[in-house]
Amino acid sequence: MTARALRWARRPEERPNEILDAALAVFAERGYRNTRLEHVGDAAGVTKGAIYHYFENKEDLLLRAIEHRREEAFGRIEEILRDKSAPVSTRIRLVVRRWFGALTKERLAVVTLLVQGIAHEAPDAFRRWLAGGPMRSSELIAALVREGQARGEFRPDADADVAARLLVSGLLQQTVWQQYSDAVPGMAVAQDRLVDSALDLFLHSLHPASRPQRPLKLKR
Amino acid sequence: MTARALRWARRPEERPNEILDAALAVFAERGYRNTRLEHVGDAAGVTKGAIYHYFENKEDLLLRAIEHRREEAFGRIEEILRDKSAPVSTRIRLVVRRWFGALTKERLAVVTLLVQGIAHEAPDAFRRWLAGGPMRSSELIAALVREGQARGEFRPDADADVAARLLVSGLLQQTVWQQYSDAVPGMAVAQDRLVDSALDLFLHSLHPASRPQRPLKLKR
Amino acid sequence: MTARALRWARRPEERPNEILDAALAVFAERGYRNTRLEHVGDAAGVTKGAIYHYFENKEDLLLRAIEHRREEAFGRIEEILRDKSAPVSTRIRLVVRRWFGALTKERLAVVTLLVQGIAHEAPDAFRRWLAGGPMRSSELIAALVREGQARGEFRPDADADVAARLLVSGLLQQTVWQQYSDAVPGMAVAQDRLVDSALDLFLHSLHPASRPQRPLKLKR
Amino acid sequence: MTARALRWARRPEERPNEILDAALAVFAERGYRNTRLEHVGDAAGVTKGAIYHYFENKEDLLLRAIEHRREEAFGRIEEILRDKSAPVSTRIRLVVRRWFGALTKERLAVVTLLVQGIAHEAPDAFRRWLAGGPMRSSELIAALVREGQARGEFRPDADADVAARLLVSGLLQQTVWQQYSDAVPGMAVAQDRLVDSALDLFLHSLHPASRPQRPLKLKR
DNA sequence: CATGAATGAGGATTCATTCAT
DNA sequence: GATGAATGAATCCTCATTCAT
Repeated sequence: MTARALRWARRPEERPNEILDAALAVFAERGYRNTRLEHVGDAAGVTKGAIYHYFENKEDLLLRAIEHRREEAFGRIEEILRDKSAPVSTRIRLVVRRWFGALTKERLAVVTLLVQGIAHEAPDAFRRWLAGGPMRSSELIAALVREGQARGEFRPDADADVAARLLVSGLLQQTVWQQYSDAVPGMAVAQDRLVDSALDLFLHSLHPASRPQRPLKLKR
Repeated sequence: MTARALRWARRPEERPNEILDAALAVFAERGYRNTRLEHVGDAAGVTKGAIYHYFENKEDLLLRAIEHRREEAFGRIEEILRDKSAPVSTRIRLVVRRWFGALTKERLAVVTLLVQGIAHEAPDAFRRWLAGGPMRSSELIAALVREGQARGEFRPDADADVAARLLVSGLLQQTVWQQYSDAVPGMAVAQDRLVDSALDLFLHSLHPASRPQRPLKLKR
Repeated sequence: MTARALRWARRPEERPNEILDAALAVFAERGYRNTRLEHVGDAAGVTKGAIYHYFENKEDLLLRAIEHRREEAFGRIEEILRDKSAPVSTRIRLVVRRWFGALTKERLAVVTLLVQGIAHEAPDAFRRWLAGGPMRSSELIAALVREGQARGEFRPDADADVAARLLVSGLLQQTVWQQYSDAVPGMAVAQDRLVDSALDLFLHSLHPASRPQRPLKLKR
Repeated sequence: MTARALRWARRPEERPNEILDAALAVFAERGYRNTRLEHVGDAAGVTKGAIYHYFENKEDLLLRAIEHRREEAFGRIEEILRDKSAPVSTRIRLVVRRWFGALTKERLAVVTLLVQGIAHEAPDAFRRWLAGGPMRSSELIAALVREGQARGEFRPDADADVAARLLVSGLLQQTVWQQYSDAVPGMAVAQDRLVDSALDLFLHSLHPASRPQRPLKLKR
């Protein structure tokens, strides 16, 4: 009765967003393929049919759900970084903490969904995400690293691109895998420690004074 | 015909292994869910019915296919590392190059299959892999790092666990994503450069002389 | 907007007829089954919901749309034929030309809709049309033929019923099929030629002087 | 039990044809659109899944079902007609009787299916049938008429093309409609009478001695 | 009157699994 | 052992119809 009443309380303005949120949650929970539109409907408080009012089909729903969350990640980041007064290292800390520090359930959901389980089911969505998410992040950080190198803040011989990518993909992957820490003994690491240590290591690896044990040359 | 004839020439004892190899390749290529047993059969030169002689069902096939390839990765690694005469950094280089340096198609296939697309379809297999693959690797490297710290080869305040994990998961993720470099402009990085730069950065990040720009405290 | 405004300017009394016209056109264009009520609504400048104000359901809409157009065909025909001063052949020419000569788009639409695609979707409507359309036409022509036979204008041994039916159904079918003449090479025939030749042949076939080549056996 | 046993008695060689026969019957009975593959399966003694062993999809099934029956119609006809010793009228009688005389249930089914209800659901199949069925028949008869005209057996001013088409489409349409004779009073005509009278009228309409009542204006 | 959001039964298609041959 | 025909549960999507606004 109540459910019914609620169901019939139409909020056409809200619906699409409600559905997108629900879709993301359910997709992440069960996997894209294992999710029926009915599940999404249940989570959003509508029937599957209603979903087709707003979205072309299941894949369209996925695509939009991803885009729906994308802005947040890059939201004000890029303009914040325009302030070049602070040392590069500070800006890197800022960005990385913003991305990986306090992960809301929602963001974790998207990330999980995308790192796993989409590549084969919706290759287009996956590629688009790769380009617009991790790659974009990596490039942004790589640019910062290069700026630091130009300023003498970082050692000039470090591979900025690879450094940035490894940071991003390493953190991404770890963050996702943390969700399985219940099932894998010894895997759990607090997200704060993960991010702080990652930053510490990352900045160390670029430190100008640092001199590694004969890099690259005399490998046996 | 010829291919068929060749298959038929082989000893029946090979069958299961042929099927496992084929399964892994096809699963990785198309995704577990998108793979029909018929596809596996085709690739192995058998009909799908025959698969049921050797394996319970599709998931069993997956599980065994994963295990089938597991040994190789850790094969002689652990005994090699028992030789503690070489500096830790050298041993780390050795191990990392061994794991990520020259990836055979087969190993790339398993990795791809597992990093993507299995988590929701066969959660058990996924968790088992997480524990027996990446986690084990990370722990092995973390142990080396700790040994280096004890010897004074690495700075003692570095977070060995996180360092090891980020290295492993970062390289893993990048390696997998490289397969999409066609579709994502600017993503391509040669595997050699990836591994060499990763090692360079990793060892720099642990270098004892290194002193980062006042970590965590006076940011900005 | 403008179109909409125009629609809205019309008297609400027109609505049902507008909808009927639109329905017929769309049904004929896409087929009954492939037509969504939304399509009809679009064509009529209303929403599908509005259709339910005037019609019970989709089938009711179809039924009424057919009836809506029926009168025209028989409109003044029957009274015209009451004038028995003209020779029968003249009257036949008149009627046939009236029915099949200058087919408006609308009439062609109904005919197409009915000859094809309704029989299984709305059998009642189909049967009713068969009785009230082609059968009625055929009977009317058969009656003329019989009158001609009584007057000595036509040969008395011709099968008036079959003659009339074949004329009507042949012309009907050809007319409908002509719409596919683009796709079937060599099928195109101008409607005028079709009707004129049909009349020529029809009247020849009834001509009293005519004597066929001894029909196989001297039946009847 | 028996049904089960029968079902399991596989006759892989027979299956496709059994399915085609069943499909045709069911399609004609219920209409293409109203037929579920399950219905076809039931009629053929298999489950719907089995149909997909032999046919791509529902439309493919339709296409093949049509082709499956096509040969019969033209089977030996064309070679029979090569014997030019008999008068043209005799050959026309032969062909028409063959096509429309003794209609088997199967042939009636195809014809019904195609004349009605396919145009919008499977336009390709429909056009192909139009070209390969009625058009081909019409052209064959038109050729005979022209031969008759050349020989002086038929009047030279008759429109051979239109005559042939009207005969074919008229008979086709009538034959199909006869199936509704229960529902439409006065519509029933025995198939034999239909064909014989049609031939009688057709040949009369071409008779050289015949002189119609002032044919429209001296058209050539 | 009119709208259009929401419903939900219906139907084509896929594919892991079984099992007679 | 091996085959591949057959099964049938599972799932996406459509659209006539309802009804709150």
